[in-house]
Amino acid sequence: MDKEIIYDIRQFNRFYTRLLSVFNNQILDIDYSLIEARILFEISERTECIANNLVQELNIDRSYMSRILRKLEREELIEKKSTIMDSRKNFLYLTKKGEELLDKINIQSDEQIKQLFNGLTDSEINEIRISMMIIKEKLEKNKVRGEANEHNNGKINNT
Amino acid sequence: MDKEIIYDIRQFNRFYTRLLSVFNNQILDIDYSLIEARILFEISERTECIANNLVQELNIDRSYMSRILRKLEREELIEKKSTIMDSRKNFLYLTKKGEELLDKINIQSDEQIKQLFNGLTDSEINEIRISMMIIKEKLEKNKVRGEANEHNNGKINNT
DNA sequence: TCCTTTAGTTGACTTTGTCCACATTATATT
DNA sequence: AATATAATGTGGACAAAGTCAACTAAAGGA
Repeated sequence: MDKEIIYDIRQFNRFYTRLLSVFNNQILDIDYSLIEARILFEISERTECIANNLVQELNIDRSYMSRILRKLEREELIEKKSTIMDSRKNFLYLTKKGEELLDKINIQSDEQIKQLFNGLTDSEINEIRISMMIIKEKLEKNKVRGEANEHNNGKINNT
Repeated sequence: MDKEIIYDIRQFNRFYTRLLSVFNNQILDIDYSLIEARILFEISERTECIANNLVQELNIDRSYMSRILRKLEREELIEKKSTIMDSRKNFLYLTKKGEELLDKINIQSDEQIKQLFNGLTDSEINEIRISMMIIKEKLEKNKVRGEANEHNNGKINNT
């Protein structure tokens, strides 16, 4: 693989790391961290979501997740409901309050995107969008292939 | 701006956040954190680099930066040299040891990229690269325009 | 049955990051 | 020049984020 291509990709990664860090620090508007917001989001997107799903999706430690979920439960943003089939697992649900918070976060996040793109023409915006979809599709396809080949049991270190 | 476009962009952001987090956690191979690696990188890229440049580029707290730089100095990865014109500032340089470490980090980072793209065809890789460059160019151009218009003194919260 | 795996929790700890007050020097204002 | 204001960096005290290892308990096999 060409040195120059690697250079460009790493440059993009630095650029996007910075952009995301600015975005993420803004979530502080509300009294919850990015990771908490993300957990609420994932719970709302999934059916029969369990803690371990989140551990894998978000790539964070089990014990840490356990604590965050406990906090969210204490603050009545989520509820744990024990399952019948497997009593180790708890299904996670947003409470009314949790949903309301997530709505608020979503509105803010949409607003961030609008600000970021503010000033660009529709066709520029669409170019960016298409570019993002290309990156995501290609890399995801590749990841899936990689996992199928290498048979790495749950280790995510070689994405 | 269209709901659907915003959706796609946020989806990309989640996807890329995850990817970068996996990448960044791998830097732990070496005994230095991502931010330290990034600081070494920035110092090597710049001429007459001062702490405050890094504070702004990396968007982190002044006091935190001060401590990191002190640590890097203690470990003899960087040197501070006082400037003549402005005795508040210190120019930062990598030591031999710092350069060697950065070389090692660079090799590892290149390797990460190669792994990530491993299995894709040359034309796919190039599509991704072009996509990245489009995103970066458009968003950077926009940011510069925004700053010129809004005259926000150093606040980075509206990237 | 016994062994292994999976899910989650807890304690103890480290690392990372933030806030505020401060010292020093430079720059702008009058 | 004198004074105010801004920029650069440091240190203390603290809070938040994240890690590691040991553990319980249930599930899923051989």
